[in-house]
Amino acid sequence: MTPLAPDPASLRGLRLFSGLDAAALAEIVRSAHTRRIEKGTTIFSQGDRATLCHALIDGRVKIVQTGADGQQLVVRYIGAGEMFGTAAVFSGGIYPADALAMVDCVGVHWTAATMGELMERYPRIALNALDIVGRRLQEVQTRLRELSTERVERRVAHALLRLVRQAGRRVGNGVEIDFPLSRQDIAEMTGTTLHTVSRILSGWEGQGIVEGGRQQVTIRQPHALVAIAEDLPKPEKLEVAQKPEK
Amino acid sequence: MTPLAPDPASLRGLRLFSGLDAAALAEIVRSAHTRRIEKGTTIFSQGDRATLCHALIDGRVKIVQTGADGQQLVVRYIGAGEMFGTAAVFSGGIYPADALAMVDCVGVHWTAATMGELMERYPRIALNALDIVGRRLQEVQTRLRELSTERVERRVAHALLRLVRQAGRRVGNGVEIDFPLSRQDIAEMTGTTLHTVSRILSGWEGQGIVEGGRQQVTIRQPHALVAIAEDLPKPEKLEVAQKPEK
DNA sequence: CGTTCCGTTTGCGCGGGCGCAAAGAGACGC
DNA sequence: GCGTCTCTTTGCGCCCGCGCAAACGGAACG
Repeated sequence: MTPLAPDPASLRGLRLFSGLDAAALAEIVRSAHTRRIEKGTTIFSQGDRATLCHALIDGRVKIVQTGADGQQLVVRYIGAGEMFGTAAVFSGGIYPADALAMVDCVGVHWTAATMGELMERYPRIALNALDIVGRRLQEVQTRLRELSTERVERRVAHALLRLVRQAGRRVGNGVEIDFPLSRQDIAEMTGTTLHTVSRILSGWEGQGIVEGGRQQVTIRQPHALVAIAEDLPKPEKLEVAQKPEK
Repeated sequence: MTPLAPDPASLRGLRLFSGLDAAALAEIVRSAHTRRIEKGTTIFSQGDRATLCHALIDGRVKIVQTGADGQQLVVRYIGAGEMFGTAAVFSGGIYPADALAMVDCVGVHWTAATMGELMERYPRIALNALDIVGRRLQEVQTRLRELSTERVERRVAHALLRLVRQAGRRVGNGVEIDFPLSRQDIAEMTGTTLHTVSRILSGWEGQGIVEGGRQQVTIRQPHALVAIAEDLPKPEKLEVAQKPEK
């Protein structure tokens, strides 16, 4: 295995380069820099000049925004095949958040200048980037609406479902999030405190919906979580007589 | 005046087309469709197929996202010279929100196919679009953090300051928001209720910071609002003796 | 000029979830 | 094996801000 040599196959998988011909891909591969990134590394920091476009070949990266008085927001988790820090390069030139390697990663990057040239030469890349950034915008807007209008419990359910979708791994008794995820992290994704998250997960664990661990969550009944997220009228598991609905 | 004929001058002002030569601009103008939009008109609806890229020449448009059970979020207000609905065209093809004309407007639009061709031909347009969408992404992420970590009062202050920046008009006794803006609208921008917004504004009015009216807000002391937004230790106006700081 | 309607203000009571505090429980190093 | 450190759980009390309800007031319309 040659993790430090740019691998055309893994780059071909990036949405940013979909629809390009072999010649273009070859050029892209030539101009890419690949490197291992150790767990815990800060890949870039909020406020830095955005000089590099990053993509993740393997691992998991957390994007965190910090406010003036230290409050933190988990903007998103990046998985294999996703770009990060690229939007900043082309709008403002300052990274708006920190990027942290949650596990050992393999990353690849291009300089801003190189990527700019590539986009000028292959407009398709710019269009792909627009697609990707546009989707993230929609996703963040949806989170904004959830945060505005939903209670904490529903927001946590939504957040977990989103994580399952993008980082879920089937295991014997359900689906687990495949990277270390603390209660604090979940709190920073949903705009609440780790205490409240802990209470909610404990509650769900009592109902057999999830199973918690240290920096670990396994979802045993995804459908029950969906019901909570969508605020459906509880499936009523093995309960005593129905309580009169108010 | 010829409001219904595409006006090269006003299109030249659009950030989307900055950096293009005269020939390109001419082509862009030729392919544009201009129209008047009456106050109250729904320009597009959430869920519609995104077939048009819009820009606003004059007026004010509200972008509103609606949740499953009717909860609404004001995503942003569009002013003259801004694009809207364009990100959706290139990512997913479905408008993620409604666009409403708050006042009589003059708008211009291109079909998705036309804009796609323009971007292929003039990559600069795609890069400009990436810039614009990236900045909006950053702005929305910042709002997300504010909503996660700040109290209602600070959020309302931030929202008003943002409005002043993009739609403020100097008047005798301060700066006013130059389009009809209800308490409900402010509530939907900040994730609270119109009641709470009304209470907060009443409080500020008592301190002479703002002046309210029907669908109207005037900021008399922007600096005081900044102090609230940044959570600074109150300038202490004409008060009795200092209360002991806790 | 009166009526209607819509946006706004204000009071009151409650409750979700935060703040604080302390204990429990794995993981890790020596 | 033991101590330490970090993450997690849980209890308790309080307060911000919501829900509900009612009244107010200006604008628009006939």
